[in-house]
Amino acid sequence: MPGAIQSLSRAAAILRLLAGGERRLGLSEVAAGLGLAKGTAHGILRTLQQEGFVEQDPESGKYQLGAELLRLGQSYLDVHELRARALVWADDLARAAGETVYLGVLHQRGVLVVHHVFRPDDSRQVLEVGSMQPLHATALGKVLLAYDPVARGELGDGPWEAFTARTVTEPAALDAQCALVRERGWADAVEETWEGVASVAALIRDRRRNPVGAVCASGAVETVCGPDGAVRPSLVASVRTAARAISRDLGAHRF
Amino acid sequence: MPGAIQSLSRAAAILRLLAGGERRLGLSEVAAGLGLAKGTAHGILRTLQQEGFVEQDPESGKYQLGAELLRLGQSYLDVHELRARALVWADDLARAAGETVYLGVLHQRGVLVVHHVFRPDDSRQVLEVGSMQPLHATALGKVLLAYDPVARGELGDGPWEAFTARTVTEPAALDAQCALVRERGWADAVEETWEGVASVAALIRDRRRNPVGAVCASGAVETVCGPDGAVRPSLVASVRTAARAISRDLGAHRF
DNA sequence: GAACACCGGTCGACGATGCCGACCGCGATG
DNA sequence: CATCGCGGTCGGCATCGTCGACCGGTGTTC
Repeated sequence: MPGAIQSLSRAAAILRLLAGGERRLGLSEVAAGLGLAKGTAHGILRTLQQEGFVEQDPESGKYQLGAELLRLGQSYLDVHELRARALVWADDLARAAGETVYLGVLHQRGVLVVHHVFRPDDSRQVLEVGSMQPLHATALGKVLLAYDPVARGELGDGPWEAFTARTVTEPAALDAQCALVRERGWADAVEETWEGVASVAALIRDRRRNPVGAVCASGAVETVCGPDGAVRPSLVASVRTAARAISRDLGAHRF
Repeated sequence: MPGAIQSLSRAAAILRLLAGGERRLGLSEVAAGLGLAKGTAHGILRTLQQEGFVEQDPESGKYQLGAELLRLGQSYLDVHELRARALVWADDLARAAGETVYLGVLHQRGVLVVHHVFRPDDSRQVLEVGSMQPLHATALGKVLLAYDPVARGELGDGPWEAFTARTVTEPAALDAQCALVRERGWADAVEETWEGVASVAALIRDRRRNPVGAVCASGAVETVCGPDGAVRPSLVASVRTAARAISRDLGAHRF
């Protein structure tokens, strides 16, 4: 594979830099952050600004991400076949399970949430479409890891960040869990990401039976798990059924 | 202003092209669509793919937008100051008015929705954050046009697309409406975009009193308008109060 | 208040770099 | 089985992006 276009890679790095830092960044900060000459960084920023990918605060002269990215991100969702097919099934699952439903795909070293159905009660909830979740500490992530050796390889050997006392941080434990996931056909994560929150996830395959994403039902431990502390079998069944339905919708007819 | 970086502008054009066409596009289609040599288009696409801005269907070899755009779009929302300040006010407005609330900013030749609060009932609704609305046929758009001569200039002389029988399509009529908006301090759009839907919008200013966006309450004609066919004054008051509150939050202290 | 440091932005020369069009292998198609 | 069109590659040429010095304004410090 021949090399990449230098200016484009640099522009992408600038966008990621702006996305990472919480606040706006000045020209010099951007240039220093990527080891570029100021003139070079300025040329790229100027072009990104013209295209709407970056905006400049006229007062301070600092840069931040631009609106065009939001528009293109929405277009990404519009074209996304998995998401389109899964919309109705995710809705059904949320209603049947009475829990929040996420649809996630592998992206870089995490899970990107491409769809989110609120738990069907009136509690205040924020939409998490477009946000990333860790691979090692969520049900979505463990499902995707279990069926994607490449992603597992890229994740390295840890130890990974512990979000709660129950987060899996060691490679041996994670690989054991992944083996279990493959054996059972579903993954759970009980208080591994947030205290009090438990999730169940199952894999979605496309027409060539390749893994393309995962569905997940998530909610309070008290409702997701039974009195024995294990995930309620009926919830597992609902999630697996939804995953199968979406896979079939994508063309994976044979099981 | 010196010229833009060629490869970057071309990459942006490719992304817009992919966002516009509903389906995936092949390399040759992309090259032809922008008048580029195939090799050139391929180099840009390859780089965009490495950076995650574009994905390639391994089966057909066709290209579509990539997941990184969704992630960056979300980051745009995270940093967006107007949106952050407006979140709580928009929520209050939706509850008080009992209608859907939109928050929009000017982008290119339309209104980009940066926040959306569902009407507080249990009806099925789809999130429209990231979508675009026409300037000439929505309350949000007319508010932004009324206070931004540049945007009005860029819109040209019409006639614009008619979405319903009541859509304003002629420049004279639109300019008259804009004058009215400036005089009253708010805009309405009754069945100008969709049959049966009416909206009220008011302007949001930043600390230098420059227009930066608009809030809008939108719902069925029967609930938004009174028996005389005009928008209910109490709803207008709620929207204007919300707009003032957000503006004040942004630092526009003096009125 | 003057010297200073630092900012965003510009400029022009140099040469690395991205552009182009011919070419390749493959799969679909008749 | 020949043909067409596809995505992808390659190498030479000159264009285009890069770099570091430089400018004017602003806020800071002593």
